[in-house]
Order: sequence, then structure tokens, then C-alpha cells
Amino acid sequence: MSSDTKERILAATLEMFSQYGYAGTNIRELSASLGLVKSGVYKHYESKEAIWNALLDQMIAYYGEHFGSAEHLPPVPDSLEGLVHMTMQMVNITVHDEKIIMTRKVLTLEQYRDERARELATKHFLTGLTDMFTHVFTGMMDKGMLRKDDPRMLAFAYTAPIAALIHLCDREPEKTEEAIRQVEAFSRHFIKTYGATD
Amino acid sequence: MSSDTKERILAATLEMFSQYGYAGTNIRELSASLGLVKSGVYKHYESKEAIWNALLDQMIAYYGEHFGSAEHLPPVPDSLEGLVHMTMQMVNITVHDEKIIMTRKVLTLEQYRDERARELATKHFLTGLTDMFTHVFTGMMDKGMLRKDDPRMLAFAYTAPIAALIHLCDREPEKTEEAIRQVEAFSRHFIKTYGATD
DNA sequence: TTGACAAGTGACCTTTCGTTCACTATAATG
DNA sequence: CATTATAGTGAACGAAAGGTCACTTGTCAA
Repeated sequence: MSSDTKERILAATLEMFSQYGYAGTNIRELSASLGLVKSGVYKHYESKEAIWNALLDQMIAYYGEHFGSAEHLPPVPDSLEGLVHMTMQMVNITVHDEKIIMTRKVLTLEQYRDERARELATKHFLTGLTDMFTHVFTGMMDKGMLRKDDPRMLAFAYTAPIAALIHLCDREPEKTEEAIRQVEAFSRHFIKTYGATD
Repeated sequence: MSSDTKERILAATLEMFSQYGYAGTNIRELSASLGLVKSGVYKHYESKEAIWNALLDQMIAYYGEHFGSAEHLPPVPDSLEGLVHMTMQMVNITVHDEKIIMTRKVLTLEQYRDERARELATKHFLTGLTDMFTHVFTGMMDKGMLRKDDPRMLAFAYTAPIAALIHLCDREPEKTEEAIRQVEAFSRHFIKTYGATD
């Protein structure tokens, strides 16, 4: 089973790149963290850059599979409180799942250097979230739960502050609980502001 | 004039670190970009890390001088349109000033590695902006221009999306004009939502 | 004029980097 | 059983990294 090691290398790479970045990571430590010697890695990838490209391929594919198409859009909540609940569920996953955290960190660290990282970063941090909640808010407006307004603008106004708090968790993990409370407070403020009054 | 070169080194360091990061920058190229040979740099700083610390000192000091104290808070605008205007002025400066752009990029790239960078990043990207606009919105509520609400929550809801668009400009400079238009659209949406109705 | 010092040079050192290669152990295949 | 491909080893390589040092140059104070 060669492919097992191949994937283990990618996992270890994600871990190291998310901490030290591409330039700050060396193959010795990467191999050592897998219990093998550095030349062993070259049996599976021909260069450091090849590993990086494979990791990016995987991240891009993963994003495409899980957030890329319309099938994976979240259900429209059936109440304002449901929106808060859905939001908290999503945020709790995203700030506690190590793999997702490391993916964000890697994209953050390599966004100025690699074009594909740049593109995925914009999707991950901005347009993807906006698209997703544009759909949610459109549905909620149709059902009369939200005031009629530009759903895309609302989606942007809703997701950007939450994304900022998620980035705070990545930067200062000890503030995670506090940040989650802030997300909830913000979400409740949002529904109070934009919730339909009838 | 030794201190002239010392400052030129810091300027060149900011430029290189903001592009390639600390680990991705080498002293040879840094010196070359100043027209001197690498040992010349060591006449002014004893190590690469010393340069990094001096650069951080400078960034922290600059932030403290320009955004740190209450004296530097922006004036409370005298109309909702004034808020839009003030916002656009600030954003235009911040996304076009190369030094400010590079400062943000450096903080972005080193935030997971260096504790002081982490702290400054949080101030720069989150709490500093929130504090600033908490003051602005408090003043605007007092003057009856904004609906009474939690000024801190509003400041957060206002600045986080704008910061997200600024980060987009850093990541994809070719989208700067489009992003600026989005900032203005968001700002107008904000005053329509929270502006006092009387 | 001289002495001292700061700024800059170029050769050199050590370490670490990414990468290669001859080799071994293992396990499946004919 | 012999063979062959695969995964992993360990020594070695050249390049590039950060850093040192003896030396030159220019400036200015005594």
C-alpha cells in the first residue's frame, strides 16, 4: 500500500505548512514526523513543490466536493432562531476541526505566493460564504422570515464578521470560546435587525 | 549617517517579508536590493531575527502613534453621508498606500509564528477598527443620526466586512476598484439599515 | 596630521537545505 | 522458487542559507 504513505505525507505536510509555511518547512522534519527518513519521501513525491501542488490539489478537490455545487447548500432554516442554530453548528465545526483550521492557515500563509492558493483563499474566506448565505437568505425572504432586502448584501454583511471571528480563533486559539459567544451575539443582533416584523 | 541605512534596511525588509515572509527571505537578496553586500547589513543588525524584531518594534510603535490613543480617533461625522465619505477616504488610503499594504501582509504571514505579530494583527484587523468605530457610532447615536443600538456591535458589524474587502485587495490587487465599490455599496446599505428614521 | 570610528567589502566558515543514488528488506507475481 | 516491483535506508552532493572576520575607505574630532 504505497498510497497510504502518500496520504500520510500530505497530512503531515498540511500540519507543517500550516504552522511554518512552505518556506519555513523542511523535508527532514516532515519525514521525521512520519517516522521515516527524508529520502523516503522522494519515493512518493519528486520534490517539495510537488508535495505542495498535491496538497493544493487535494484542498481544491475537497472544497469542490463539499462546498462547490448547489447540492451542498445548507437547508433554509425554518425560523430566525434556526438561522442562529445553523450558524453556531457550522462555526463550532469549523473552529474545532483541526484539518479545517490547518487548511485555512495554509491558505492564509501562501495566498500571496501561489495563484491557486490565492483563488481558493478568496473562495474560502469570502465568496464561498457569501454565495452560500445568499441562497439561505433568499429562501428566508421568500418564506417571509427576513425583511425584503438585497440577499447578497445581507449574506456578505452576515458572513464577513463571522469569518473575522473564525480567523481570530485561528490566530489566538485561547480566545475560541469567547469568539464563539461573539458569533452568537452577532447572529442574534443580525436577526433582530433584519428579521421580518409581523 | 548610519541611521539612514538602518532605516533603509527596515524598509527593504518590510518589502521582502511582505512578499516572501520571514523564512522565505534571505539576507543576500535583501542586501542586494539596497545596493550593498550582505555583510554590510550585519554592521547595522546582528542577525536576521534582530531585523525582524526591529521591524516589528517599528510597526508596533507606528500603530501606537497613529491609532493607539484617544487623540487619534476620527471626528464624528455630521451626517450619514459623512460616514460614507469618511469610510471611503480611509479605505482609499489603506488600500493604496504601499507601506500600509505591506504591513498588513507581513502581519498576515507571521501571525502564527510570532506572538507580537499575532497581537498586532488582532489589533490591526479586528479590535482596533472596532474600537475606533465604537467611538464614531456612539457619537452618531448621541447626535441622533443612528438608531439607538449597541455601538460596539454596530462597529463590529460595520468594520469586519470592510476589513474583509481590504484583505481581498491585498490578495488580489486587480480587484481593488471593484472592492472599493463594494465598500461603498456596503456602507450605504449600512446607513440605510441603521440610520435614524425621523 | 593623526587617530578613531563607522560603513562597507569580499573571502570564508558552518550548517542546513533539497535532492540523488546505490543499496536492502519485503511482499506479491510468474 | 526465482523474479520483480515497491517502500524505505543512509551516505553523499551541490547549492544556498545565516553569520564572521580581516581589511579598506571615508569622515570628523583632537
